[in-house]
Amino acid sequence: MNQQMGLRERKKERTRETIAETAIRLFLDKGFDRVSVTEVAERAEVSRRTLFAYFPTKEDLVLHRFADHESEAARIVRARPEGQPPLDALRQALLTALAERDPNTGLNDSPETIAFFGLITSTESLAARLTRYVARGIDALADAFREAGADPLDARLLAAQVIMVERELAEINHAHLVDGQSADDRYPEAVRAAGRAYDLLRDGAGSLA
Amino acid sequence: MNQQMGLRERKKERTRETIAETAIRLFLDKGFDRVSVTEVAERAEVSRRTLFAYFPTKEDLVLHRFADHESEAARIVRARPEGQPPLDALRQALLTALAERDPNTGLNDSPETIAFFGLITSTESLAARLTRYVARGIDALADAFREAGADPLDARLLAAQVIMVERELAEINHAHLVDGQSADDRYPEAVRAAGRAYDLLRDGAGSLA
DNA sequence: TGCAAGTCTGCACCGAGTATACACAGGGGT
DNA sequence: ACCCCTGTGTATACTCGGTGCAGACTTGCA
Repeated sequence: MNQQMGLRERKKERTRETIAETAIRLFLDKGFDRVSVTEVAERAEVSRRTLFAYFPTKEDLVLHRFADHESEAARIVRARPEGQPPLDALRQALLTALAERDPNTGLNDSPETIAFFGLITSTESLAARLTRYVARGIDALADAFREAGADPLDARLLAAQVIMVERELAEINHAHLVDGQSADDRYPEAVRAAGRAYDLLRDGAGSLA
Repeated sequence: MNQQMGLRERKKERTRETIAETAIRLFLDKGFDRVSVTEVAERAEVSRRTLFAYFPTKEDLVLHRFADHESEAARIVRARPEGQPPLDALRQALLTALAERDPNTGLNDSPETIAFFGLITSTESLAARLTRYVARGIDALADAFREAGADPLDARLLAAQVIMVERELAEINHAHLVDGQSADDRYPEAVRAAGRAYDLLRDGAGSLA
C-alpha cells in the first residue's frame, strides 16, 4: 500500500512540476502578464480546472518555491551551535550562501536565475504576493529568537530587520549582475556589504545617523 | 477662467471623495471581498467606468490615502532641526504621533479607525498592495538619509529597518486595541516600545542576540 | 468483477479591469 | 451665430483570473 500511495504521490508531484516548469518557461519568454493561465494549462496538457487544483493562484505558479524557504532563517537560528548568538549564526549562513552563489542572495549570475529574479521584481503582482511569504518568514524568525531567549518585542523587531536587510542585500547584488557585472566580480563587495549589514544590526547606526 | 477651473476641480474632488467614502463604508460594513465594484459605483451614483477613471484598482479605493503619506518619514528627516541626527528626529516624530493618537501608529481607538486598520490587515489583497507604498516609503527615506550624509548602503539598510520597525510597532498597538485595551491604557507601553525600538536602531542588538 | 474514493474535466458563472465608440457640456476662435 | 475642440461621463462588449458543479475516468481494494 505504501508503494502504491508512493506511486500516486510521485505522479502528482510530476504533474505539479510539469505545470510549474511550463508556466515559468512561458513567463520568462513572454512576460508574466502576457501569458494567460489558459495558455499555461494548454501547454502543460491539463485542464484549467486542474491547474487551479495544484496552484491556487497564477502567482503561485512562480512563487511556490519560496513557500518552502520561508522559514529558512528560523531554521538557521534553531540549528546554530551551542553558545553561538543567533545573529552570528545568520551572518555566517549568509556568507556561506554568498560563497555558494545561492540564488536567494541575488549573487547567482546564471542567465536563468537572473531572469527569474528579474521576473519577480519587475512584475508587480508577483512582488506583492512574495511579501506574504516574507511576512511569514519574519514571524517564524521572531519565534526562533524568542526560543533563543529574546524579549518578545525585541524578537519581532529584530526579525523584521534581519529579513528586510537580507532582501535589500539580495536586491543590490542582483542589480549589479543585471548591470553586467559577474558574480565573481561582485562577490568581494557583496561580502563586505553583508558584513556591514550585520555590523549595523549588532552595533546599531549609532552616531552615524 | 481660474474660478471655473477651480470649481471644476472642486467638483471632481467631491466626486472622488464621494466614491471613496461610499466604498469604504460598504467595505467596513460587508467586507472588502463581499462588495463588488459595480455595487460601489451604483451607490456612489457613477458608472463603473467612471469609478475606474478615478481609482485604477479596487484596492486604491481604500489605500489612496496612503499614497500621500508614503514619504512622510523622508519629510521628517529633511525638516529636522539643524544638527539633529535623523534617527532622533524620527524617534521624536513617532512619540509625537503616539501622543496625538495618529492612526498610523495603530494607537487610535476610535471604532472607525480600528475597523479601517483591521480591514486592511485582514484583507490579503489590501495588505499586499499596501506594501507597494511601503516600498516607496523606504526608497524615499533612503534618499533622505543619503542627503543627510549617510553612506548609500547604510542609507538603504537603515531606511528599510526604520520603516519596518514602525510598521511592527503599529501592528502591535493595533492588536492590543483589538483585544479591547483602550488607547490611553496602551499608551505608556506604546511609548516604551517605541523608545526600545529606536534604542535598538541606534545601539544595535549587541550581545542580546 | 464490482465498489468506493480520489482525481480530472468541461461548462457555466462571477468579478476585476480595459477598449471602443459615443454623448454631452463649455469655452474659444472665426 | 457657427464650429470645433477638449474634457468628462456613459453603455457595451470583451479578456482574464478564479470558483462551483456535476459528470467521467482512473486507481486501489474487496
